[in-house]
Amino acid sequence: MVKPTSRMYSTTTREALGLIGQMIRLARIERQMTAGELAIRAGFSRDLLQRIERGNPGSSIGAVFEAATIVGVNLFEADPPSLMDQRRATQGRLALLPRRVTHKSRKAVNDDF
Amino acid sequence: MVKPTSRMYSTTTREALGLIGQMIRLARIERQMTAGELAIRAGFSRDLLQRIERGNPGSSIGAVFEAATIVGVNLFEADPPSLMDQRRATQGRLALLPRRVTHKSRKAVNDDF
DNA sequence: CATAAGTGTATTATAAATAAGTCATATATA
DNA sequence: TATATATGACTTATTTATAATACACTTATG
Repeated sequence: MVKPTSRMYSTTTREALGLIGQMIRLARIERQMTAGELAIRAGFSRDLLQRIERGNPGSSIGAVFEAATIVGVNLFEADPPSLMDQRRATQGRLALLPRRVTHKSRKAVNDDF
Repeated sequence: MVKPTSRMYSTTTREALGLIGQMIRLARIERQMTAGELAIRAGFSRDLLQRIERGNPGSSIGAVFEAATIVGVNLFEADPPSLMDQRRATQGRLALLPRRVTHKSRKAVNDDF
C-alpha cells in the first residue's frame, strides 16, 4: 500500500532547491551550453534538466549533482579536493560511536547541542 | 519508449552523495534520533532514509534535503540565513543575461573560463 | 536470561519520475 | 523578413522509487 503521497517540504528545502537550480542554469548559460547539450552530457533528458533548474523536489539527487558537476557548480565545498577528506573525517567520527546504536539510552540525556 | 536506463554517475557525484549520507547519519546519531524517528519527522519511510544515508543516487533530492535540514546538516552554506541572499544574487546575475538564450552565438566565442 | 528496541535487508504493490515526442513561441542571425 | 535554434510546456508509455510489511540479528535494559 502506498499513500497518495504529495509530500511536504520545508521552506529551507524549497529554497535550497531553487537556489541550486538557479546556479546550475546560470553556470550552464555562462558556458554557452544549451539545455539539450547539458542533458545529453549528463545522460538524461532535457525535460529532466528543466525540472532540475526549476527546483523540482522530486528529481533524483544523482541527476541534480551530475548536472551541477558538469557545469562546475561545486556542492558543499568551494574546494573539490577536500571532498574525500571530509568523507574520511566523517567516517572517523562514526567509528568512535558505538558500533550500532540500536537502543535509545533511557538514562537522562543532555539533548541540547 | 524508455531506455533500459541504469544511469552512470561521475566519481564526484558518487562521493558527494556518500558524504551527505554519512553526514546525515552522523548528525542523526549525535542527536539520539532513530532512523524511524527521523523518517517520520521528515515525512517518509525508514526504508528511504536508509537509502539516503547509504548515498543512493536515485533518492529524490527533496527527501535528502529534508532529512539533512532536520538533523542540522547545512547544505551549501554553513550559514543558513545567507541562503536567500544567494538566491537573490543569482537571480540578479541571470537578469543581466539576455532574456532568453535561444541561440548559440556563431561568432567566435572565448569559451575558456 | 528475557524482553524490548533498533537496524539491515528483502519483497511486493503502487505511486511517481523519467524519456521521448510534439508544438507554440521567442530570438539571433543572415 | 525568413530561417534556424532554443526554450517551455504538455502528453503518453515505461521504468523506477517509494511505502508497507516482515524477518533475522544485535544491543541495551530489567
